[in-house]
Order: sequence, then C-alpha cells, then structure tokens
Amino acid sequence: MSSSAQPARSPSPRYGARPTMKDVAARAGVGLKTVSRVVNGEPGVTPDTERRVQDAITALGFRRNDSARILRKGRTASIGLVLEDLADPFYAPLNRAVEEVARAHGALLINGSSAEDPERERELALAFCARRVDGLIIIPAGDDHRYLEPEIAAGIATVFVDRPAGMTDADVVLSDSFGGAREGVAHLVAHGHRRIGFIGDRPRIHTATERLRGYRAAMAAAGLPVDESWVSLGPTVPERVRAEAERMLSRPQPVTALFAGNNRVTATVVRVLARSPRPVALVGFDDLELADLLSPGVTVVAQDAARLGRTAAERLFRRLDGVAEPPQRVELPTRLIVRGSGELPPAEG
Amino acid sequence: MSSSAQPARSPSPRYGARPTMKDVAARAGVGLKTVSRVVNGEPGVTPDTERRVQDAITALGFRRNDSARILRKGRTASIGLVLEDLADPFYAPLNRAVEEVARAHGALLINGSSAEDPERERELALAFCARRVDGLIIIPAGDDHRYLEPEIAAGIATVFVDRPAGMTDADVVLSDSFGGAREGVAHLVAHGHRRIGFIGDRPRIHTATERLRGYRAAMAAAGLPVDESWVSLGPTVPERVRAEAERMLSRPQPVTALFAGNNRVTATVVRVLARSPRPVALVGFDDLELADLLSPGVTVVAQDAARLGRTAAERLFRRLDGVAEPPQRVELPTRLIVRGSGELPPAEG
DNA sequence: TCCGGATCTGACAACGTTGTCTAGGCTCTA
DNA sequence: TAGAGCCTAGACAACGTTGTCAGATCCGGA
Repeated sequence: MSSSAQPARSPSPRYGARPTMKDVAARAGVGLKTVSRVVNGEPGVTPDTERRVQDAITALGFRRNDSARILRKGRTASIGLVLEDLADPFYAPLNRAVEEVARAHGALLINGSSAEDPERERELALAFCARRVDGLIIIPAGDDHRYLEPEIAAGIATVFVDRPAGMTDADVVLSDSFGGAREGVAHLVAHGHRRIGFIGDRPRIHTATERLRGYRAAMAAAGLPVDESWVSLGPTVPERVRAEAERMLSRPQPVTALFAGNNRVTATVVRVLARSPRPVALVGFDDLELADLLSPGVTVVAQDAARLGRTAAERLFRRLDGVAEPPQRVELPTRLIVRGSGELPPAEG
Repeated sequence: MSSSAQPARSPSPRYGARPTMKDVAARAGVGLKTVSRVVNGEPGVTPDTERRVQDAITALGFRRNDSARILRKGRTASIGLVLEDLADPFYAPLNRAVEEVARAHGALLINGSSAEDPERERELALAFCARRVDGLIIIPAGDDHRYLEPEIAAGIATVFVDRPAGMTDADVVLSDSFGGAREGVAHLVAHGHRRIGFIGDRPRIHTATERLRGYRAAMAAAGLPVDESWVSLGPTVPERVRAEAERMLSRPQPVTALFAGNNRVTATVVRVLARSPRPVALVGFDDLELADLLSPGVTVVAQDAARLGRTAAERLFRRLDGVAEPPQRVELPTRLIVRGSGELPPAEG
C-alpha cells in the first residue's frame, strides 16, 4: 500500500530533479571533469568527445548549477543595488544604467527598495551580502552604515549613490544638490523675486538639507532675508506639500515664487499653482517627463540620474578589478533647464 | 626575493577570506552543527551554548554563505524578473509590485532588461535559471519561448506578463489591450470624430497588434471606414512617431483625432499637437505623469501596472506553493480616464 | 624498439552549508 | 539504583561544481 501511494507524492516524475554533470558524464560515457571542460569551453577536449558531451547535454536538458559554481569559485558575478523605491521614475534610469554596466562586466543585478526605511535597507544589503554579491551600490536610507564594515572588510566593494553614507568611509557619487539649488533659486532672484518659498523632503535626508542650504546661500548672496515660514521640510506626500504651498501663498505677504525640493514635490506644487488666482513662479529640483509641455513650462534643476548610476557602477567595478585607492567622493554637476523663461511670472512686490 | 614580494600579493591580510561556520565553531569550542543550529534559530541549544556561539559570530563578523545553503537546500528563495527596460516608467510600478510580493514570501528579486531583444531576453532568463531562481516572471520580447521548456519541466515556475508567451503553455497576465483600445477609440467616435489615426508600436509586439485590433473594432462598430494611411505601426522612437503624426495631419483630408498606442507614443504626439494650428483630439494608451495638467488634458486608457505585477507574482508563488492547475490566462481590465473631456476638440468634418 | 614530450582524460578533494544519525548526559519513575 | 526517555551536541555525508594532479595515449625521432 505504501508503494501504491508513492506515485502521488511527486506531481510529475523526477519533477525538480535536474540532471547534473554526473548524469551527463554517465550518459556520454566520459568523466565528470570532461563535462565541466566542455560546459566551460576549456581547451583539451577532442572534437569527437565534445560532440558526445554536447549531445548528452541537449538530451538531458542539462544546465549548469551556478550555485555550486559560485560556492566553488568564490565569486558570484552579481552585484546588489539597494534603492529607495523601484517604482520611483527618478531612480529608474539609474537602475538601468547600473544594469548596463553590470552587464558589460558579465554580472547580474539583484535589487530591492528600502522604502526609505533604514532597517529595511540594512536587511536588504545584508541579504545581498549573504548571497555574496561581489559588490553593493546603495542609496542610503539610514545614516549609520557601520553594519557594513565587516562586509566591506571581507571584500564586498561598496559604493553609495545620491546621498553620502553615514559613519563609514566609502566611495560616494552625488549630484551637486547644494550648487543646483543655489543656481535654481538664483534664477528666481534674477527675475526679481524676493519672497521665495522652499518645500523639501524630510530633514534627515541629506539631499533635502543640502538643497535647503543652497536656497539659503542664494538668498544670502542676494542680500535677501528668509522668513522661516517660507521654509518647510517634511514628508513629500501630496497632502502635506499641498497644505504647505497653500499656506505660503495665502499669507498677508505671500511668496511670489516657490522652489520645490524634488520631483514629487514639484508635481504637487504644479497642481496647486494651476489653481492659483495669480501667477506664481516655480523652479523644481529634478526634471519631469512632459515638464516642457506645461504652460507655463516648469524650469528645473536637472540631475543626470543615468550618469549617477553609471558613474557609481563603474567605480564599483574598478574596485572589483583591484584598484586600491582611498574612498572618493564624486559630485556630478546639475543642469538648470529654463523653460517658459520669458513668461516666468515677475515678482510684484 | 620571492618571499619579500609575497606581502604585496594580498592588499590586506586575509582580505576576502571570510570566516565560516567551522571557524565560529572552533572559536566557540562547539561543533559545526551547533553553529548551524544557532544561525538558523533551530531548537535544541542551551542558552549558554547559544551565547558562546553568538559571541564568536560577532567577534569574527561571520555571515552565513547563502550559496552553500542554496546548494544544499535546493531552493534559492529568489525569483527572476525579465522586463523590457528597467528605465521605462511604465514598468517601474510593476517592478516594485513584484518586489513587494517577493518580499512577503521571503524571496529576493533578480532582474534585468531585455531591451526588446529576444536573444537578450533568452540570455537573461537562462542566466536566472542557472542561478536556480525558484521562479521567473517575464515580459516577453521574443515570440518563441520553447527554450524555457526544459527549465519549466525542471520545476522553475514561470509567469508571463503584459504579453503572451510564444509557442509554450504557461500562465499569462495581461491587460485588456483590445478592449481598452476599442473603448478609447469609441470615446473619440462618440465625440463625432470620423477620421481617426492610430500610431502604435512594432507589429511583432503583441500589445501593439491587439490595440490596433481594438481600434479597428471600434471603427467597424461605428460603421466608419479606415483609410490605411491613418494606421502606422513601428518603432516608438520620437522621430518616427513625429513624422507619422505630421503626415497624418497634413494630408488633404487630415485626421481629426489620434489614438496613441502607448506612453512613449503619447508623449511624442502631445508635443506634435502642441504646435498644431488647429485642435486635434488625442487619446493615449497608458497614463502619464502630469497628464492631467496639460491643456487640454489628455484622455488615456490606463493600465494598472502595479496590479499587473502583483497578480503575476502572486500567481507565481501559488505555483511555488505547489498549486497544480492548468496554465491560466488572466486579463485585467483597463480604465478610461477622461480628461478635459468637455474641451475635447470636436470633429470638423 | 624505445623514449621524451605533448595531448587528452578522469579520480579526487574541496568549497560551506544542512539533514541524518548516534552518543552521551540528564531527569524521572518504579 | 536501574532503566526508560528526553534533551543537547557533534560526526559525517551530501549538495554540484571546479582545481589539482596523475594516468593513459599517441606522436615523432633516435
């Protein structure tokens, strides 16, 4: 009776039992190592033997088990990418750029979203390390990366992108948030604005504070005072951004222009301004798809996300190729894209 | 002299040589298996022993090597996702949705872009299989997926998304391209348009032909003839789309409305229409960020990309949990989002 | 005929982990 | 106090591959 029950256990015969090199070797009537040689295109196999092995491989549907290979060789030919949100259009080109570089180096890409949660960032990065990725590219969510030190010491190359790492020394590739914001605000100042609002991301996010610093620098350079009610840092959910924008616009002395700290803020502010009775100027950090088609066009401080990713990945692979130099901080320039500039609403007072 | 040269070989002492369970066991003065038990939280270890092991783990900076674990256990707790382009904003939410489901099941996500190249899709998928992912989610670039049959037979669950697989029987999750396009075109017809253009992706892409079929169905249902010069399938690069749109608009009897086959086409057409002397109606497949802010607003047939990804991933994990049922084809509804509807330019003749 | 050398091939150990199985120590009961 | 039974702990093999090494075969030349 137990024998009659057995067939039911496995839904299909030998389901999940893949052939191994041993099976191929047996079928081809050769040794294990010869199969290995054929599979890896190593020299020293007669054409005839090779053909027999190839036939056996095809017949059995053999595919090398890379887990075993990795275990043996110690290198995984894969890198891990921890970003904030796979769904964020800003990071998509970065993701792709990293993939392209990885591909050029024959490596696969494992990735995940930290969702701006330091604990989740940590879990992901360490899970990647357990898989023994050769290298890590991280968009930091947290500000303490000491947890990575054993991994880095053990040889996992690590590059941080978009924001600097906390409490640890490693390569970083950034956009010039400070300079970009300063330039964007200066553009508003040049058009006569004196009361300029700033709405940005939460203060624990490095880029947010850097951009605010740029805002203050531009204001200071122009000799303009900053009323603290014009400045707002916090979550970039539409509700908050909308409320803050409306607050700044409805005071007795309303701001005449706004600087939006990132793409999500800009998108919400654009919607608020579309309903504003009087024209309000806007400059946003990060470019937006279709931004050129809005009227008035939205002037932006654009980052080159793809270049950010490419630079970080190239740096990583240089490390993997054994280049040993002290950790470096690369800051990529931003680009002010002036749109509908002629129509930028002038300041009134 | 050779001995004096040796130190230079390894940049830092024991660099890359990670501690193993054996090292931990030696340091803690316990057996190998006891370390394994502690690392995996298995029962049967006294608190005192456990503490000794934990201390050794911390002191050595041990981290379990998942490659070895995978080799031993046969399951990788990871799934592979082959999409068309990691940088395409349409696929970003799908990507994220798949990640979330994977995460909920304790699996990691490996992904890559096929760049719409069947050969590259194949390479990626097979590379994932060599890594022994538990399952695959594929947005097909090619139309022959027989290469996956040995893998599927060997137990790698596979789900296709966004487009059906070619030549093989597997689960598929799609949007209702046909129905969506028909509804979108019917919307234009309802506003009095009789000469409606269709610009879509290359004919070998399933969604492109399905949407075209929907267009033809809507025209036929309204008793409207279709002049073949109104229909254009091909690469969605801006140059071609722009040229085709301009061609359709500059004929003696120009089209009075356009249906755009996907987000990239819509973006380009919007730009062309912004310069058009007379108003031309537009409905696009896929929603666009900020589409509501354009004037006139762009009416779209929206797909729920996140739901597409979620559905596919859930299906995959059901398979992995052993649910055995014949391959299924799920078709998700689209949603017509009417924008600036009152202002939809009416047909003139 | 024999030998050196090149070429092809396979036996074997090792990579780091987990499953199985057994040994030893302890507690509890009769 | 002996024996049953439980709990903790470790020895060992196995997962599928690759690196090392040594054996077998074949060639040409002496």
